[in-house]
Amino acid sequence: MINLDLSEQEIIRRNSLEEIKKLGIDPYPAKEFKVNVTSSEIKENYDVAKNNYQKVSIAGRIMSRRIMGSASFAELQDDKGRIQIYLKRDDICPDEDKTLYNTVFKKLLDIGDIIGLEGFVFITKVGELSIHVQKLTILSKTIRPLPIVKEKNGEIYDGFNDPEQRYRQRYVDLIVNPAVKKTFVQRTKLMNSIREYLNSREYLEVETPILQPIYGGAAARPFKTHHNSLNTDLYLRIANELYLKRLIVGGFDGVYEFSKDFRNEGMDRFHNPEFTQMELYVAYKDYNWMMNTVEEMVEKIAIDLHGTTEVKVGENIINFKRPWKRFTMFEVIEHFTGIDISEMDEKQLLETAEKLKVPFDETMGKGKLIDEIFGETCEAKLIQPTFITDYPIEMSPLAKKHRSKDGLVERFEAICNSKELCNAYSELNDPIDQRNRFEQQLLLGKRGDEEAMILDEDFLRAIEFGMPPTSGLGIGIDRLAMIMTNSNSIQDVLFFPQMRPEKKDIKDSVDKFLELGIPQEWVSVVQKVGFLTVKDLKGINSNKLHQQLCGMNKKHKLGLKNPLIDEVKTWVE
RNA sequence: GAUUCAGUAGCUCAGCUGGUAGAGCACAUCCCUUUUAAGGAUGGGGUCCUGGGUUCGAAACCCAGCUGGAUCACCA
Repeated sequence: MINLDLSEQEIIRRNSLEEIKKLGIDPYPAKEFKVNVTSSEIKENYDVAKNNYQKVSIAGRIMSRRIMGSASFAELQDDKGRIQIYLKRDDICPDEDKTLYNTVFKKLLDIGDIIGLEGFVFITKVGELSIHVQKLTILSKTIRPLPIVKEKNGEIYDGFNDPEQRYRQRYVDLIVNPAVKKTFVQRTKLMNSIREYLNSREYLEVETPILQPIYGGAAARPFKTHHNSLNTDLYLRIANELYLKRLIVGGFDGVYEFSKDFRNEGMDRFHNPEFTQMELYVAYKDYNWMMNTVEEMVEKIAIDLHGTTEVKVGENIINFKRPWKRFTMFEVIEHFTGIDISEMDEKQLLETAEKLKVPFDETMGKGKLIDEIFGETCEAKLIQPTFITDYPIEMSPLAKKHRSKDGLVERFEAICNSKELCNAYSELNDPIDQRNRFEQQLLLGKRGDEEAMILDEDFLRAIEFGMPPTSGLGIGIDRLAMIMTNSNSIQDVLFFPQMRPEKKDIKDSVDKFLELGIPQEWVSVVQKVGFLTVKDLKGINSNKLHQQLCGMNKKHKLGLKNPLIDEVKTWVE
């Protein structure tokens, strides 16, 4: 029976699948298929003079076909790229029986099917590197048609571009858009580059809880969940800072973690509810040392990924070569506005904000005002990597007071392409001061600041045992990946960015329709014309339904016996 | 959350001032022994996102909703 939910092409492919089985071929074989080469290896190393690659075994997906009678060309795509294959009927079917070529390859296989090949590499008359196929094995039959993207001289035809489909069906995106795959390979290289750098300095990669009874380490709203057997609420971590510092207390001198963090906030091209940070804590260091480390590490990443410190991002070329520019927050504001705010009190800052047309409200304290002025007047202008140092204390409850400047903390951010790339401090290790700072946060929380930090007694207990002077860093991996891969949106550097769940139509089971007296063969037709549940049928116009059903029967040549109007009437009562 | 744009065949997209739904690729059938996004001929394929409204008549106009994009606000 025809399934009305499938497109014509899907039905044809399902039929082909059955035909393949009827020929005694398993379309989903269990046996290992031994691959001894990839498309890119052949492209790089094949040499006509050497006559190498004369016994290759390769597997991948059919991406295009050009059938020319008893010979055919097709493109095979494996993990590393595409290569042309050449099939000749009498080579893959040396005996009398030509079914494998005439029927299986020409009729029953489709674009998207996964096959294994054995053969030899040669160059066609037209000069295209190809594999002459001697043996063909079906490894997996596809029953959905793939979008066909064509490309010539770098120009894309019929591209698969719709962002919604690309993100929801990333597997399709990866198959048909090779640049997407490259971006994700680069992302992994980036993380490996960081690992290499940190491991070579013998810092320990660790794992800390994602489910936390008290969230902390950043200013953000969390996701809340519940543990049943403990009967307690838990939060998905917004940062792992407080746990890594506990490990420093415990005696590790350098620890880091690639940490998936979760923040229950808005989404846009720079924000996904879950994102990755790399946090690093090193004992006996300060934020000056950390600045040098960040420079060195990010410069290495650029070189590992691009072979140079220069990276093209949008319209700009960003150069990660050391040393980067350094400004204190007061200096950079003066640099871009000509106004020195370093000695101003709250009233003067309010006036300055007004003068610079920086939006503000009465609840903002001194620190928040300075931060706002910086954000409005400077951030957009900082394209090349730049360190901004020495932040107001109010904004940084986990950072150590500045060694010489009152009201400031030893903190820096690196700004690049107008966005924060990382955030680091000389960590606060004075337990009394830390308790006071938490208490100030509690006051903010009571005033309605949803992002204020909450007091973590266990963390305080830990540093009361003594934490060495430590420098800590948090670096946004997604943001860094966007820059390093020239991606315009965070969704382009996450395999599966968060999307609203796809809505599925709720259908009643066939049984429920049978209970109404609807014959089995008509149930899917009734659903196809729009009545997915038996409730939908209640009290509708039976004449109209009857006409719709008979119409479908005729249109789709279902070959069913039309029901009588009176029968239909009983279904809708 | 606000503003704005979009949703038509498996994919990419046309569709004028409201008058029977179109193209290319893909698919099917036939022909063809080396093609380079594209060999030739023929053919099938549609809940025009959903639901209301206006109208003799809606893919198009109006209203509401769904989904996505862009910009803005919060956040990294």
